[in-house]
Amino acid sequence: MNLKQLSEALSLSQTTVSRALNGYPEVSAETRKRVVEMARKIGYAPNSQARKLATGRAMAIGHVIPVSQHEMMNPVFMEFIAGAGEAYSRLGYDMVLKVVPDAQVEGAYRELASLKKADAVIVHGPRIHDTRHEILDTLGVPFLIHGRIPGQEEARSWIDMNNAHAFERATDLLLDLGHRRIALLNGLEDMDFAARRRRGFEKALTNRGLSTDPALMRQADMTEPYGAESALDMLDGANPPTAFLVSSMISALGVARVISQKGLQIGRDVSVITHDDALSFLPNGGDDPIFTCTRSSVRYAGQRAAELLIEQILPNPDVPVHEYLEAELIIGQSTGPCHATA
Amino acid sequence: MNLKQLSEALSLSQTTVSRALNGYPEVSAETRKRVVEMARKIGYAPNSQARKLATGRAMAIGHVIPVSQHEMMNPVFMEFIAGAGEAYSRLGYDMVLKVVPDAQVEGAYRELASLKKADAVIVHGPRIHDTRHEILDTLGVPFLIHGRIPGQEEARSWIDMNNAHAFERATDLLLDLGHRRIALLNGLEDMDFAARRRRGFEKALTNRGLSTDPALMRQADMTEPYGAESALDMLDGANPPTAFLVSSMISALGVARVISQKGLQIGRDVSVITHDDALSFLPNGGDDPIFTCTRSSVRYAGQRAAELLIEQILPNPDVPVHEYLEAELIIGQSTGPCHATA
DNA sequence: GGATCCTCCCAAACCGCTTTGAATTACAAC
DNA sequence: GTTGTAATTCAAAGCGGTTTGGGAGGATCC
Repeated sequence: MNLKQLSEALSLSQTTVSRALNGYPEVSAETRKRVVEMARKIGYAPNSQARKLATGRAMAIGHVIPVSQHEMMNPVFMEFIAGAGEAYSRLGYDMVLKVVPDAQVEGAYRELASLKKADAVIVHGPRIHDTRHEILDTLGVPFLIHGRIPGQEEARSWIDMNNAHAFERATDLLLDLGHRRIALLNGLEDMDFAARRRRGFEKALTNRGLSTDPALMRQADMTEPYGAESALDMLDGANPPTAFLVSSMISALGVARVISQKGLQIGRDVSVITHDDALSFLPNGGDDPIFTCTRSSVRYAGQRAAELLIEQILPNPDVPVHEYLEAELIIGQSTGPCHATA
Repeated sequence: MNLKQLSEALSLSQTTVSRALNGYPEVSAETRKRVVEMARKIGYAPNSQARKLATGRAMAIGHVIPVSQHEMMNPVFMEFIAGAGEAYSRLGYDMVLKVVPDAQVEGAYRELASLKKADAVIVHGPRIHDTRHEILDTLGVPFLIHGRIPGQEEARSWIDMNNAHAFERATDLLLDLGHRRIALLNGLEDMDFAARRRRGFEKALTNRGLSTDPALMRQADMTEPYGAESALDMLDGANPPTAFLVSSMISALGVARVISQKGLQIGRDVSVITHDDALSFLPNGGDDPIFTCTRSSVRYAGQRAAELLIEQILPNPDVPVHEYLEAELIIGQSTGPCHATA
């Protein structure tokens, strides 16, 4: 069922039918009504490939999700994508998604762009030595970064939360509670967000004249066992931490598991603050959340990213847009004053 | 840079250039070489919309991910998609993904199909009263179900794990260990997989002449707090369970958290078996996994689903294919003999 | 009455690729 | 020298829409 058949059924030209369906003004109300009704009756739906070819727009946004070396799929991506997907369906766009190993990420962006499979792309998980912005520039594809690429803060469009500030505040909170040995369980620090969180952590310490202890700082893919193993090592170590600052709820669950297993009570014997991306399957809410946390919804970030990309960047690709999301610092049950006999 | 320009630069017809690039035999080796080199030199990439229009194939598979009433994004979907995505890039297909509220799932499939945005689709999360197969049939779109739609086992293509058998075996294991009060924390039982798991659980009990206790059976979206709250309620109840059978690692973590908090030891005081989808951010591996589990990798399921859909179903949509994945029953640290003074 | 302006509709070009059907050339066979 | 065959190459016709540039008919204005 194509336009031609529909127009023949109506004894109208394809032009008129097309215009009627797409809301152009140079069609009488009566004709439009007739067209719309007939289209519905015989179940006409425009072929999207043909439309894309004719208009030159793909009406799709590309996402490339990297799978890390260790085959880890970060659930944060999924939640971001859920937010973006909601916005896409509202705005009439499609999402074309590629899930590829780290090493093929650039190639995937190149493909989406040069084959015109997407009008624009979202850059996920920027690294401190990222080069994707250059590739996308030469390809002429508008894009928005979820996070920031160092050195590209002004020139590029991005949406990001204030990682450094959030972790500085979290660290301050622990320091205010009297903690001095604070462990940082971070994500991989070649990722920009993790590097920023570390800087925030370090800044809070140095602001009070404290030094950082490399034995208490780790980075890895943020799995549950990563949290558990790190906590076990550190708590069994010579000079154990009294508090943990963790980059992900998932790893924080591992930390909590180990603390309980050792017969310690979280929030009393050991404090934990985690970053909470507000993942839907790990709600940490209510009046008195399980974990004290810095919270920023990635799902909302995804939604805003899609909106910004479609509404601001596509119509005007040369004006960079920036959006800051402040993380909330929310007090829960997992923090309390330090009781260590310093 | 399009075909026409490329062919002019080579003083060849578009036909020949197209054939040379697409590997057709009726082009001399020398000409092909010349074409390929020039294409690379001037950076020609075929416009995929045009190609799709001309060939009539979208070279894309559609996925529609439902977001449940409670706004929950099931991470299982993401992992499935990671597996499928790997296969798609290998096979030259794209994935077009829609994330929509439960109520709009049908419409999303309809759109993908009637607008020819995808050559085939994957049906996620079948329910016991699902109707998507009918819609897709009338639209004439090949599809593969991840799971099964009751009554459609023979006629449709699907890939599924043996949910009933896995949960029956898990229950048997607990019964063998002497447990008699076993709680089932299931997913929502209007989902086919959850209904099957429940049947497996009940079958194991009735096989030994035991009856089920409604107070020990719950169903919900499988979040961490769901596990925690259910465990807390039940353990504080009049006649607490000595073992838990949980449909998801995420909820199992919640169960484990509560058990530890109550000063009980998991595996000794209370046993837990969980289904383990082998989510990459929740590894439960090693010689002696944290959780005793029934394990079946959804990522592998995603990969196989994509392969089956592209290699078997697309060329021959009328021959249904079925693939069974058996779950392994893996003994970990979370199960042990029942010590309850019955 | 004629020029001007809308309103509404249409034929045809175009988007960039694939594919059909045919033409050209070269060479061997008869 | 004609014919048959294989190897190359090409012009043109789609694929199914959108968009350009008119054109017909009626109303408005001098």
